[in-house]
Amino acid sequence: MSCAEPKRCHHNQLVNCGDCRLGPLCLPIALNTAEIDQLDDIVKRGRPLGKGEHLFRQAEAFGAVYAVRSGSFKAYSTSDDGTEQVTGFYLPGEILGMDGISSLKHCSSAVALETSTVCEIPFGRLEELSSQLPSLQRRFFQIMGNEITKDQQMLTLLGKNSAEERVASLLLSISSRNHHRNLSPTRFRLSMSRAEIGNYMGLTVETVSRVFSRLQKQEVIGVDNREVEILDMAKLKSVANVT
Amino acid sequence: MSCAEPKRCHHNQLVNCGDCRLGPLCLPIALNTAEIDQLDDIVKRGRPLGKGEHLFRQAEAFGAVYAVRSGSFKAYSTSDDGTEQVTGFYLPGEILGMDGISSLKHCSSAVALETSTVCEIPFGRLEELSSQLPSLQRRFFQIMGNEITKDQQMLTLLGKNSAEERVASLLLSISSRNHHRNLSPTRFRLSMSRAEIGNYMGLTVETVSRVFSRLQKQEVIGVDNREVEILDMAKLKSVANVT
DNA sequence: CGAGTCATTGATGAACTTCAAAGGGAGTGG
DNA sequence: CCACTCCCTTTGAAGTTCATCAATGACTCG
Repeated sequence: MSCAEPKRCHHNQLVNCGDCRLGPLCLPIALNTAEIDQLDDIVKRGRPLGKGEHLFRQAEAFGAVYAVRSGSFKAYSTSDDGTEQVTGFYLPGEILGMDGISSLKHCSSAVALETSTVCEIPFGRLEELSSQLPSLQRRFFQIMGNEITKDQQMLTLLGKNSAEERVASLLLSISSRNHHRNLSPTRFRLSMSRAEIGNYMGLTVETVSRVFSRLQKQEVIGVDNREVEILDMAKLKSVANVT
Repeated sequence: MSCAEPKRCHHNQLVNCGDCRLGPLCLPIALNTAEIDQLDDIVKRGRPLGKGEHLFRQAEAFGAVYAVRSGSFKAYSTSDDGTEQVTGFYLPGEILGMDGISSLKHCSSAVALETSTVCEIPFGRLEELSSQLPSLQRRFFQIMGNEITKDQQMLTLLGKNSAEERVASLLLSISSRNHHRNLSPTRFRLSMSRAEIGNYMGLTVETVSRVFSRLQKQEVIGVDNREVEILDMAKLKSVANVT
């Protein structure tokens, strides 16, 4: 993708928080113009990361949280025995890196699943600014609360639900997050592999693949490699066990 | 338990944050004496809750977080179809109720597993005070970060680990939390039922019971109903797959 | 003391994993 | 630009673990 039209390019480093089309999804919600400018001052916009590049690694010192501007990331933690557990996928407008807040060390790693850009928000300065701007403090509490709620929903999913329910839930989650970003909720490209989906959902690659095949045979979804189309949203929701 | 000795009774409502023996585990960490007094002013100490009484219920308006002072709580969420998922157990010194911060509605319920007391911390006033006391703001960010980290470790456990690993991990978690509170890390009474453990760990009652029996037969633990003794800590850790 | 909940144990079966093999796609280097 | 390679994906067959069903025993609390 070329960046001939800076204003519209997703990887453009120059757009500030006030102009960012992700603003309504990201940290600035509920801030007024002056407050957004203050937030903007502490945000660092980095160069794009290529697929496979790390944003941070487990055990590194924690210094900042990151807002995804374009692309997508996978967060995962590595156990002593070397096995990995995917703890989340992050799409544009979402905040990652909060795992390091408690111990000041990251307890997970984050890697780009495709060419991606982020806004880096140094945590120390975010804390300072939060003290001065109650709406920013509230917003950040809210974002952390969201992460907690999301993780607890994942616990329910992993504890109780079948393979089909898990995979269907993931597709619905991505669909809904795309919808919020004004992208198609029914057609999208998965930036993660079957193995990564399986790891995240507590399943093997083979099981994920089989679920995809079954859902396709039932004409609930259409799948072509990583391209997914949701053909029957109602049925997909019933498979996922949500209303 | 009678409260003839108010200073030492766990259910005593009069002890303030500065004198509370749980202080070093709870919110006040990292606050100085004057700051603790300010925190103390917003904390409400309630009457004891009996076993089975709810602290808050799913879908209720969120107004406060709670620090456990004595006893223990179970947090759980209920799906549309009526099934419940336990999302956590909370012991003295731990904070619960943060699930409501993002949407201002509780998305889980909390029930006392035995006679228990809590300190209620109205969230609005906590936010205000956090703006004024950077160390309190930092501490609360840290507590929320802890909750995130804990939930993500649970995700790994549910996604990858066998029944034995899950149950062993829970026992080790309780052991270590008891240890921090200067209680025996090797002998304790479980305040939750096998069904609640199973629900939390994504297992059935029967499986939990069988794991307990197997661990007892291998002389890793001793179990008499809800009384547990860890006989071989090293072996329990190896069963749980931790170092 | 009795009723009901909670815990244990056994037998059976289903869901998912593991092992195995072969068929695409994307990217690279000749 | 094509061919090669590697990784990702799909599909099949066999094996495990845990859930389900069922029955009995133990504890707790009115």
